[in-house]
Amino acid sequence: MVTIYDIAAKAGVSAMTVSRVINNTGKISDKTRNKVRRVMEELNYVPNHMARSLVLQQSNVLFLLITDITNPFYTTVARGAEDAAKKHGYRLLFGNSDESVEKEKDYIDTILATRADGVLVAPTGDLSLPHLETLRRHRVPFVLLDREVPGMDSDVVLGDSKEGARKLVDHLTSRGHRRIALINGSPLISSARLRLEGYREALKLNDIPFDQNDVLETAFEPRSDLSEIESWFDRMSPPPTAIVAGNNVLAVEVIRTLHARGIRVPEQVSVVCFDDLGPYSEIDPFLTVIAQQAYQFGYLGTQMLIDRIQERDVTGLPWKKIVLPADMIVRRSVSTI
Amino acid sequence: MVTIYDIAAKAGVSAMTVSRVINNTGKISDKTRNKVRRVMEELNYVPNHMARSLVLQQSNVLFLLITDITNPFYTTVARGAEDAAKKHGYRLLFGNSDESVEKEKDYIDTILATRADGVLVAPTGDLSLPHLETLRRHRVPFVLLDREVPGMDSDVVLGDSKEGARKLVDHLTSRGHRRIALINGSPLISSARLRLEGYREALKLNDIPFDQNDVLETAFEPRSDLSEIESWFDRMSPPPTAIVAGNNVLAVEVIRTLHARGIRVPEQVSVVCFDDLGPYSEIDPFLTVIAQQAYQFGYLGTQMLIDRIQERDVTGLPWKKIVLPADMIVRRSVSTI
DNA sequence: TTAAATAATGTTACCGATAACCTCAAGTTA
DNA sequence: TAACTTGAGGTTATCGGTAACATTATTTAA
Repeated sequence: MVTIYDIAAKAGVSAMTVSRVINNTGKISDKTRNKVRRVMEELNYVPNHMARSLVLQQSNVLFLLITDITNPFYTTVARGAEDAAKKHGYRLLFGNSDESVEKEKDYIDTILATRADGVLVAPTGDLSLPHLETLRRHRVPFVLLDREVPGMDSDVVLGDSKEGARKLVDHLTSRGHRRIALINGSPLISSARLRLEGYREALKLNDIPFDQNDVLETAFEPRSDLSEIESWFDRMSPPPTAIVAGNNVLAVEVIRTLHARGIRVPEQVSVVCFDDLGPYSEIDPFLTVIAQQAYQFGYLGTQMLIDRIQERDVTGLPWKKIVLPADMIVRRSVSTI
Repeated sequence: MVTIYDIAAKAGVSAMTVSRVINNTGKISDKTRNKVRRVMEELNYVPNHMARSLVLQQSNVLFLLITDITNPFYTTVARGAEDAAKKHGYRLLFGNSDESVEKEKDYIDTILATRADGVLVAPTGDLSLPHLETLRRHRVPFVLLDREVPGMDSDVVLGDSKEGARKLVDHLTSRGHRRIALINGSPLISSARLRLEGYREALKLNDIPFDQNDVLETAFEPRSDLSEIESWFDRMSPPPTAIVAGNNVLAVEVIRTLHARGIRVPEQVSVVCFDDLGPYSEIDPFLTVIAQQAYQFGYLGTQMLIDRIQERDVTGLPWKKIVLPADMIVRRSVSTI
C-alpha cells in the first residue's frame, strides 16, 4: 500500500508536507500543493484510517448495535442513523445482536477494541446492564434506542409505548371487542413492560377485567419455536376476539399460527401490533399498527450521540430523553363486532 | 484508555511480555502469565485493534456491501456472511449503497481506508466496474454477490436467474396465461439481463410472441417514483393477465399500483417474482416466488473470500463461480385461466 | 538598517501494538 | 567440565500517520 512517505519521496518533500496537503492544515505554497496532489493521484494514494485514528485518539466512527437486522423497524433506524452520521462527517458501522445477550457482549468488546467514538445501542434488555456499565467505565459515550435499562442513566430515544398500547386497545374496544389478549416481549425489556402497563390501564378504563391467562410474555424474536404460542392458544378457551402483539414479528407469528389452525384474520380474530412492516405492509394493506417513527429513532439518536461526543469534557450535563409519539395506522386487520 | 504499557508497569514486566500473554505466543512462566492476567482484569484492559492491525498489516475485518438494507434478501445474505466470518475468526462490517453508484464509491473508499482484508460486494451494476478496478488495483480480494460485472473477472456467487425466469413463466403458462408482462431491474445489472433472457426464451418455447411494450426496465429499488409503473400500465392495453417481477421490491410496487387502480391480485392479474419476502411472506402466504438461497449467498461467498485471502500469494488460481439453484415456492398469487 | 514577523517546510517523538533480535541463567550432553 | 540447548524475558525498530517544535528564507515594521 502507498503511504505518505512514498508520496513524499516522489514529490521531493517531507511526509509532514504531504500530511498538511491532505488535511488542509498549515501553510503550503500552491506549487507544492499541486505537485503533491498530482503524485497522490498518480500513485492512487488512500489514507490509512487506522494510523490516523491511532495518533489522533479518535476514529470518527460510530457504531449502531441493533437486535434484529431482518426487522424493518431496525433497518429503518439504521437508515436514519446513517444519514445523521454522514451529515456530521462520521462513518457508521452496524452490528446485529439477534436479541442475544452473548452476541451483544461480543459486539461491545469489538466496539471497545475498534475505538469507536460513540455507540447507539438497542439493548437486548435489562440484562444489558453490565455491557452498558462496561461502555461507561471506558468512557465511551452511548445513546440507548427503543429500550431503557434500569440502573443505567443515559441519553435515550424511546417510543411512547404506553400510549401506543392504550390506543391499540381503545381502537379494538371502539370496534366492540371486549376480550382482548396480549402477546408481548420479555418483561426484561422496558418497552414490553410499558406496553403491558398501557394495555392494563386501557382495559381498566374500558371496564374490562384483566386476565393473566390472556397475556403471553415471550421473546420479541421467537422465529423458530412456536410451541409457546400454540400452548397459549390452547390455554385460552374460548379464544379472544382480538390480539395485541408487542411488535411486528410477534404479529406475524400469531397470524401464521392462527392460519395454521384454520382461523381467519380478521373475520374470527382481529390482530394489531406495534411497528410497521416496512414496504410489505403495502402489499396487502392489512395490519393495523402503531407505526413508530423508526427513521427518527436513528436520526435523532445519532444527533444526541454526536452532541455528547463533542461536549465530552463538559461533565454533568443532564441526560436527555426523547419520547417519540405513537401514531396509529388503521388498516384492515380489525373486524367490527 | 489502558495500554499494554500500563499493564506492563503494574505487573513489573515489559510490554512485550504482556503482548505474549495476550497472544499466547512465546514462552511465559505460569507465574508471570497469571500476574499479567490479573492486572489486565483489574485495569479492564481492552486491546487496540487499530494498533494491532497497523503493525500486522491485516485487520481481520471483512466488509459486506449490499445495495438495499431494507430488502430481506440482503439482510439474510448478511446473516449468512456474518456466521461464516465469525466461524473463521473475522469480524464483519456492513455497508448499504442504496443502489447508488455514488454511495458505492464512498464505501469503496472507506473500505480501502480502513484496510479491510476482503470485501463482499453486491455491485449496483455494470457501472460498478471502476470501483472494482480500484479494489483490484489495491490488491484487496473481493467476491461479487448476486451480480456479475462485465470486464471484471472475479469470484462470484450467483443465483440461476435465467432458469428462475423460465420457471416463473412456465408456471404461468401452465395455469393458462398467454399474456405475460415483465417488470425488471436496469439492463445494466447482470441478473436483470439474465432474467429478461430467461423470460424471452420461455415465451418462445411456449410459442408466445415477445412484445417489447410488455417489458418495463426500471430500477430494482424505485421506492419513491411510481410514475414509470403507472405509465407502463397505461401503455399496456388490454392489460396482461400476469406479471413477472424481477425482484420482491418491484413485485410489491406492482401490487400496490394494481390495488390503487382497483385491480385485484390474483383474480384479475397474477403476480410472481424473484426473492422471497422473509418472514412477511408468511403473514398472508400469498406471493409465488423464486426463493433464492440468500443465506447461502452470504455464507458461501464469505468462505470463498476467506480462501482467497489466505491463498493471497498463490497467483493465477482460477476464479470460482457458484451458481445457486432457483427454487420456486408456489403460493396464491397466480390464478388459473 | 536591523530586529521582528511570517511563510513554507523539515525533524523528532509518539499513538499502541508486534516481529526480530538479543540476553542471561539453568539444564543437557558428550 | 566445556559447549550447546532451552526457557523466560527484555530491547529496538516499525507500522502510517500527526502534533509540536525547529529551521530557513523572505517580508515587514520601526
